Amino acid sequence: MPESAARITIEKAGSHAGELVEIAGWLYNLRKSGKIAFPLLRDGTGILQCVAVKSSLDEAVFESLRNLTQESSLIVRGRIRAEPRAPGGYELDVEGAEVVQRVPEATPYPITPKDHGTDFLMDHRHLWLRSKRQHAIIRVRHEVIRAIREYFDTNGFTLVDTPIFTPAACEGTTTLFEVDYFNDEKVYLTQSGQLYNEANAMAFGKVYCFGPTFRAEKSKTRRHLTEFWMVEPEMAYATLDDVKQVAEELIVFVVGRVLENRRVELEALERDVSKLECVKAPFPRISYDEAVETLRKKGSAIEWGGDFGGTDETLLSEDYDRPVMVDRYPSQIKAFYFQPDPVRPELALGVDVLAPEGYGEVIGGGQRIHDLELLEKRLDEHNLPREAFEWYLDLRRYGSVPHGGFGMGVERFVAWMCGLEHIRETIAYPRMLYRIRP
RNA sequence: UCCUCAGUAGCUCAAUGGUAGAGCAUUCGGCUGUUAACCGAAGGGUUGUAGGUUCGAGUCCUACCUGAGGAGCCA
Repeated sequence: MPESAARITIEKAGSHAGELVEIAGWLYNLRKSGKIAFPLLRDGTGILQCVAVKSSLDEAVFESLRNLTQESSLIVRGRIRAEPRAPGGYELDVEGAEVVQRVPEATPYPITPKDHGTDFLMDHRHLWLRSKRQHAIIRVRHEVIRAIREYFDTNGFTLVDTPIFTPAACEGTTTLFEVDYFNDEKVYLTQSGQLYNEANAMAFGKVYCFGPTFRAEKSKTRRHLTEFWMVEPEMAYATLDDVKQVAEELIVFVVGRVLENRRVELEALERDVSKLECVKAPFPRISYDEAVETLRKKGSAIEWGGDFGGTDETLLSEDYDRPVMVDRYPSQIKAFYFQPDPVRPELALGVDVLAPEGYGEVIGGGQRIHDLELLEKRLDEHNLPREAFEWYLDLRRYGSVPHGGFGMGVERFVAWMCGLEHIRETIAYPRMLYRIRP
């Protein structure tokens, strides 16, 4: 190219109106007439309509653009101009173009602008990510993760990541992925960083871990992945009420950030943002007892002592315009480490936060047992091997204090933000019961 | 693991038990303002696999494979 032009991104095109610029990207789509062509250029930050006019372009350049194939990579040089007829309000008058790689006609880009089925799209997930909708979802995910980190980083939490290979289970062993370690030893992919988090909280006060977790559940629903990302805060000297407070603040903060910074993406997803604008403190707080009563009035078959099904969660949350917090579940349906309620010891000081619009449980947590004898008793009741938990019991021997925390599933949160039907679109390469490729 | 539904061209879908078709994509031709552009033409098929019923099966029956939706379990 003879004259140098500043390389810009499409996201910033509006602020370069009238300037000669260069954009490097891929051909999203092409509309053409005989002597004028409209290549839609995609660069990862947005999509820009370019205008190539035969009479004002080098013949070879015009022909190369006019016959370009979908998703070919190219660098375009030209002038940005405000144009009401163009999608996005701006377009680029092409003065020069260099095709970096031309997609051959014999092997055209498989994802056309028309409809495709789920199976086909999932098989082409590596290419599907280039589509507008998937692009918007992943950018919302990034915003959610960034906001989560910022919330904890600015509120006195220290990031202490927990191991992914673990020797024992937090909960049952049926939902663990087993891995061959050295010397014929079996280890498991983590289900939760919680036990380690508790140790870290005794060292740092307030901590969080953030990483992938794995569940070998044979769940085949729109809310499940076998590999998903979870953020887990844990706080020393904290009670159930403190846990609820942090959960509420976190959700309000993250939703606020998404609304503030990802309007364009939410619009592309046709998300009803008024639903998200309702998410303000305080969240309604109800007890498990009240929840069961409400559900039975609504016709659910749930009995006291049972856990909620997916439809129960939807029934519970439909009365509220913001997340609802349900606490004090029967201990029998909760993990061994939950602190019992001092007034009614058959209840666990645990809380679940149910997102509105049927998005279900996005947070689960509570206060942990800090008494050594009680914890030992619970390990026995759950038939868990004492020796594997010796280090965990140490936390109750050396300066034990009331403490608690929770886990928040990133993908369910993103699905809620984006208003998605299925969780599989919230992560670049979803891992599900029957799908581990690409 | 269980229940329900679906598998036909590269993709999305049609086709009373009786000659397998359309749109998109691809190729060729046309068009100077297109908005998933449009108009004309061409190529493209072992109807998921294996059996069975029938004069005749994409269509009916059985088994299996693959996928989707739901249940249980969970974030």
